[in-house]
Amino acid sequence: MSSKNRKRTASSSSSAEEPDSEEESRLKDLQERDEFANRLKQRDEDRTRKVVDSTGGRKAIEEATKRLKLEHEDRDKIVPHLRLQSRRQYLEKRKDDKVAELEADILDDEYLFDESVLTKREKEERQYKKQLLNIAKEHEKARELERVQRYRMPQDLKKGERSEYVEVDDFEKQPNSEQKKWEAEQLASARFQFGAKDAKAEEEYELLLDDQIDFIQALTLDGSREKSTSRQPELTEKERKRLTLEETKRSLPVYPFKDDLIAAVKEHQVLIIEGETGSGKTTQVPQYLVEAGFTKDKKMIGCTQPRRVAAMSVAARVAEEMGVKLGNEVGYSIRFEDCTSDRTILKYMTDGTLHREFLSEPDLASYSVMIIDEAHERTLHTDILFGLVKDIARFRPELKLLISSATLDADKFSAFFDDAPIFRIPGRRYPVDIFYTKAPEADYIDACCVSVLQIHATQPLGDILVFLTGQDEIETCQEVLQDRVKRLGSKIRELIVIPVYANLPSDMQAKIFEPTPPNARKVILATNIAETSLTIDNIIYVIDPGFAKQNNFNSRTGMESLMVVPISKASANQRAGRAGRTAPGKCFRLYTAWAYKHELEDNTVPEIQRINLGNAVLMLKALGINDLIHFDFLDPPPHETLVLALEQLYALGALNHHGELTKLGRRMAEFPVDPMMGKMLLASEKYKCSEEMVTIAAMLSVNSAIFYRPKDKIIHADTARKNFNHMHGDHLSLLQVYNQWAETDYSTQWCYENFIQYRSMKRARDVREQLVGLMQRVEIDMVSCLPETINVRKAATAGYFYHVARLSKGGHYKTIKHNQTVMIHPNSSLFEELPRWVLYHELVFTSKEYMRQVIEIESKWLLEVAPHYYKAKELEDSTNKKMPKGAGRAEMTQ
DNA sequence: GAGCACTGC
Repeated sequence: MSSKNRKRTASSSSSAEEPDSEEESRLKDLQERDEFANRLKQRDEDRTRKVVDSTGGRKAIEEATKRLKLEHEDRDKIVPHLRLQSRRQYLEKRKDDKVAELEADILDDEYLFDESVLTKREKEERQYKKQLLNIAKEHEKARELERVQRYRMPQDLKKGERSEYVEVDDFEKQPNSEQKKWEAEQLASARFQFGAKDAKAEEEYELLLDDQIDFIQALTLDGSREKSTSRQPELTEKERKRLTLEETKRSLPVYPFKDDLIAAVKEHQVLIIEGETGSGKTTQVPQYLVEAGFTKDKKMIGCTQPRRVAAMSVAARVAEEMGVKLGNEVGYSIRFEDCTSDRTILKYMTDGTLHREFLSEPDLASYSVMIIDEAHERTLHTDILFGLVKDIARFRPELKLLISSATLDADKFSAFFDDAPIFRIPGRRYPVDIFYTKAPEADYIDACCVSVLQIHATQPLGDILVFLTGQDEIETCQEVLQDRVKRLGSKIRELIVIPVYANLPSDMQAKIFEPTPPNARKVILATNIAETSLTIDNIIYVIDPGFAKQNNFNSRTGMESLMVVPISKASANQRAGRAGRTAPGKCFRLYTAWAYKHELEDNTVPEIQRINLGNAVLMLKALGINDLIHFDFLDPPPHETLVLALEQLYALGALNHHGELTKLGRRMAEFPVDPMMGKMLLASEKYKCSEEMVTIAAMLSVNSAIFYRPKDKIIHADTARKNFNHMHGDHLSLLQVYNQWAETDYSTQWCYENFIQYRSMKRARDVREQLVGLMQRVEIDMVSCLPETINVRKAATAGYFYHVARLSKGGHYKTIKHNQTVMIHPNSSLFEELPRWVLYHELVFTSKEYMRQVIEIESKWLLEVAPHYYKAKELEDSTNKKMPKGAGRAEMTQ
């Protein structure tokens, strides 16, 4: 480290002729930075949507009333027309989808099964499908040739004219229509079903399984409802709808505390609210505060949520309860979507959005109350918000803060906020009996399957939720269960197995919400997604092996690793709680009570201590917080992580040698990306390739979830992937993927054909759009340099010069700065190329130290883009083998 | 020659 510092000091003094001029340029940069910030602020103010503006807003009001009137008058005329059009579009789209599906189905079928192994019926079916596809294609061709509109709505026909088109629905009304059969088939292939529907439940199979697991009940997670009275299930959806909204509000556990709560908020500046899920605090508390007059003087009440879906759905619910239109008085704001207006007084948002808002409004002046909900989840953003918000509260005594959390952490939050009072609200939950194994289980996947069957055979009906660590485990577990149930045959009741994990297509995810058929049982195999993000009703049994995958960042090596680790007690209890949402439940833990007590940590290590803080540090710097080492964190991140982040920002030129933010840094802070990527985007201005860099940045941020690789079609998927490989590296391959997709007008079909995940691409498109907006914001024009791509790689180097490795003997790479041995990831297009110098996007440790997303660079570029960081001597080559002509020492003479 | 838990801006 000392040598690095020396180098830097040397370079910075050599780049400036005199110390005086260095000081001058620093001051000039600071001035430019502030001017830039002011321009941004001005632009923001101009752009804000003004629905009602007291000063010059008459035009806006007129406009709005006109629009409202128009809307009202024309609605009757427009709506039927719109309905018709949307129906037509839907039919068209569905036809395309179905043909694509059919085609894929035939391909799969032929790939998987040889003609010779098929039965007669299967052969006929294949033939039938092919014929169907041919007809569909012919039809399409004919249509294009003739340019005839085949779909005509009946009323368009003149009298006497015969309709050549029959509504598809007419066929579908018939029982067992082709369409229905087909859909049923599709559905069945996506869901495994075992067991017999009509198996008798009363029959007794005491010792059905030879390898039963012994569980012992250790304790009960207390519910707030009486066991005896809670036997009846909660109100059904229908019954609840019958209650008026007001009655529902009154029935919530938080209601009796309304007046006390308002009084407490009035009396104290900071209040910790401790309440279980289901207490109604998220929806009700903000409404109480509105009623109590906290939104007078045009101030807002803000409420943060850790997840987008939560922010949206809660806002919608509250808007309904208050009888206003979503987006007016009650609104929400999340990335890619701002549904608020000047009239908004109650604003739900994600914690990251509020974090961003700090940049344009560091004192939260437009809020009178800020509620940080689900604080116990300790996301990176909430953790940083704590520090910021605590600071603001000191110089804005009229700002009220509510921190809402689950039970365990309330005391800790209270201590952090200078012993703020805790307000407790009872929850609404049923008791859950907890069972532990007598002895540790060696193979927990097997143990899971056994437990599922054990429950299925011996326990009353009710769905089972199993927590596993990843897609792989879920798939094997699914197979094992399938196998074992098949062997048991019709002796047991029907068992429906449904997998859930984040990367699963959303229509498959939706299956967990389908009601379980009578006399059957649903088993949901889920990752941690079911711990907080997805709430599934009717779960009675939870099986918890006690593991989860966790990402860890090692700041010394700059490497991330994703590892299976034991969960914390807090997490274990959260999982158990999932069994008691609609009725009393049972939780089976596949570890011993002793292990729970002695081997599990109390709480999961908060995110802020586990991840790279580059962007967070830049943002805090942009907020004018200079002394980060002493920033008031609830749990401070490791010292080395902060130092690494600061060092990197300095090397990138975002901080000057006083540790102050430069103009470059201020512009980088505008981007919601890692500082290196921010620098890359800004460098694209110089290299005239902003279009390409924005695309690459967007593709890199959807993080390796682009290529889809189904187990049964690995070869097809890999060939498809190789077609995109670019000789100079993965960034350019990603660029090709995106551009080709864009050329097909963002087609789903194209994604399917090329084994690319449509969802990821759509996300990349969203991110790209946002980045383009931000580029304009920081005053960079969008230009393209294609087909030339050297500048693309140079711009990437300008941001990622920290991430460079050089080939050494034996075909492995050494990073320049840490001299660490690393490898190119086997998925990379350069895996077999082994160029002399490579730049990587990230380092991950899985089975080895891998560089993911790699491009080839030339060492002289490093001197061009980061002369302050690299010295020519460092970049000299010592190896001479496998060196192409013109590379190596020769290029260093420049 | 390997493998991607989950969020969020």
